[in-house]
Amino acid sequence: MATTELASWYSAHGRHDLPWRETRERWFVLVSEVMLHQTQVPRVLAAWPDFIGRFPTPEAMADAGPGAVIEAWGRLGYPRRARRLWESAVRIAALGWPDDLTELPGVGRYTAQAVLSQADGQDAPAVEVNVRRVVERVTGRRLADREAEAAMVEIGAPLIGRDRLLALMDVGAGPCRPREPRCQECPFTSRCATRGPLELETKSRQAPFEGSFRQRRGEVLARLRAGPTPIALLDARALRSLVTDGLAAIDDTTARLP
DNA sequence: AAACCGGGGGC
DNA sequence: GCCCCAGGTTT
Repeated sequence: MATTELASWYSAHGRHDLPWRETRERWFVLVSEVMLHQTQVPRVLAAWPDFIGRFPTPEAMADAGPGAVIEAWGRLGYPRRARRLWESAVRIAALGWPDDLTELPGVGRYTAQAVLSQADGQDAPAVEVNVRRVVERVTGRRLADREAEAAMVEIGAPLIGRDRLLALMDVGAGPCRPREPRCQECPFTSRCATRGPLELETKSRQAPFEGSFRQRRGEVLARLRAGPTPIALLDARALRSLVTDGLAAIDDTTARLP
C-alpha cells in the first residue's frame, strides 16, 4: 500500500500559511484551537494575530480580566469560549498547566490531544470533524470516538503526531470536503471504501436563528460590548442567561461586561 | 443521544 | 434557504 501518498500530498497541498501552525507554544496552540471551535479558518485568520498579540501569555490574559477578553473576542461567536479561555488562563497562571489538559474549562478530548500533538510533539490522535469525515469515508462506516482515533493512526501512517493531524485535517478541508468531494485529487482515492459521502453522514442540524433566544442573547451582548447599559433597555431573560455564563455583570440598574 | 451556543460564509 | 464550521457542556 502506498502509504506515503499522504505525506507527499501534505507537503505539496497542505496549509502552510496559517500563523498558529508556525508555533509550538502550548498557549498559542490552545488559543487557536479554542478560536477554531465551530469557526471557519478564514475568520480565525482575520482575528488571531491581534488577539494573540494582546494576550501573548496566560498571565497577560489572566491580568486583563474576563471583560477585556470578551470584548477582544468581538463577534467571533460562541462567546462562552472567551470566558472559559480566560478561566483557563487564570488557572495556568496560578498553578501551571495541569497534567490532564481536559481539566481546563472548555478543553475536551479533542483540544487536549491537539495541543499535545502540535505543541509537545506527542503522538496523540486528535479527531475533529475533518479527520472524522476522512477516516469514516476511507473505512466506509461510522466510527465511535476511539475507533476513529485508531483509524486515524492507521490511515495516517507513516505520519504521526502533528503532521498526521494537520495532513488529515487538510485532506478533509480540501479534496474530502463534505459536499462534492474531489476524489481524483485525494491521496486516499485508491484505497477509499466509499469515494464519496457516507449515507446520513451529517447528523447535526441547528434550529432557525431568526427570532431565536440565541439571537436575543447576541443582541444583548453586542450592546454590552459597546459599554454599560441600563438593564431596563435589555431583554431580561437573555441578560440573565449571560450573567449565568459569566459574560455579563449587573450592579444596581446597569449591566456591563464582567 | 440530543440540544444548546450565535455568527458568518458558501452555494 | 440550507448546510457547515479544526467542539464542549449540559440535559
